[in-house]
Amino acid sequence: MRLSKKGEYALRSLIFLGMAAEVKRELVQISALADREKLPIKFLEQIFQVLKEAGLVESQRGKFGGYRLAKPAREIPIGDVVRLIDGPLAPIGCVSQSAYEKCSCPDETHCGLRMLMLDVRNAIAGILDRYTLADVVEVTLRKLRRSGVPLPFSVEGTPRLTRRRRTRFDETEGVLHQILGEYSI
Amino acid sequence: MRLSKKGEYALRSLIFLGMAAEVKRELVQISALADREKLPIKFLEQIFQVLKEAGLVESQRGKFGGYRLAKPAREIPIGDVVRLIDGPLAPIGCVSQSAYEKCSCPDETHCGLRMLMLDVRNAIAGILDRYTLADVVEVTLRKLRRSGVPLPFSVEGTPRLTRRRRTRFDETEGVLHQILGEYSI
DNA sequence: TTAAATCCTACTGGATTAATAGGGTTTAAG
DNA sequence: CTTAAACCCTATTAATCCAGTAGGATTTAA
Repeated sequence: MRLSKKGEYALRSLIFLGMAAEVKRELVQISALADREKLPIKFLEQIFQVLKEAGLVESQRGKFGGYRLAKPAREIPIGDVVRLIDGPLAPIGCVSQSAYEKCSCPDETHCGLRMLMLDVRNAIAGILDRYTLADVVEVTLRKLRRSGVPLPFSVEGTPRLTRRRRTRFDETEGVLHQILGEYSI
Repeated sequence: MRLSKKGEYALRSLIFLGMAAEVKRELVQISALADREKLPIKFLEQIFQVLKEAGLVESQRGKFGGYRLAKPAREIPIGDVVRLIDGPLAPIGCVSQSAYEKCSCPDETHCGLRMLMLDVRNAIAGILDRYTLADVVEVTLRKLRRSGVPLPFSVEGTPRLTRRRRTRFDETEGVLHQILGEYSI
């Protein structure tokens, strides 16, 4: 059930670009990204080519060039990125929506395993297709601000937010929902 | 996010053993399993050795030997099987409960990606650790009976359906929950 | 004694992963 | 016009994993 390094790096990169956009930074260089996130630079280059071809980022060539998001972070569901880099979300082909593949089992319609894996697929997709890059960026920024850590780009001193009383943990909805729900009502 | 073939075969095998137990069939041979589920026999042998070593099945050697579940299907969470064969459920090491691994990212506590993947991990584990082999067997049997398909092992006494143990989490929806929630046979 | 089953160890071809390598092309600035 | 800094492109690779295959050794019921 693993996300590949490539997928992880792609997501980390996009989050970084999303944060850059949030503070009005025009372009981000691969070298800066590799440096800050400690990722292999040549590997990143390859990944960005895939992201670019998929229309998720756009580039400015030449000196002082770099990358930026090709569209608002709100319009980039995480699921799209994961599918792009790592393929279908479904644990097995016979429950994949984006890339269905017939199972080798004799009777697919009565297969309990398939039902179970369908639930798993839906649970995964329910999260990754629901949250967008903007959500993850927002969560990251909130966490940073809350603990008074300066943002990667900005020079401005962000006042540390006072922590409000902790809301009861919602077991069914998840961490992101919790964090995003704290301020927006 | 894939389940390996090995994992799939292991689960299919265990489900088969579970169904066998349900109709009081003592032993199941690998050859029979391979035949019915169309799985490579030598590969299955290897898998069963792992399952045996893990205490999930027990064997009877010699002619007319075979395998059976080593404990009630109710006591075998699917998550255990998947972890045994395919490793941690978590998409990335830094959110794994069973095999945590430090991430390469500079600041784990403020990592939005990690929060997201934690939600994914919990969603997966929420399903796979909640449902047991007995649930999957039951779902399969119900579906088979409902469409009038004869069970794999010729007709013996009609086994009774055991009602599923209630859990506290009723909000989670999904196929299995739906099917198990119906009380008509 | 034999047939049918599990048990055990080794091997293998192919794919995937996670990079590295080495240049080519474009652009801003001096 | 030159140069440095960036992206662009293709190839290669070491290691690991995947999905089996192979070949027997051992155990047991009839």
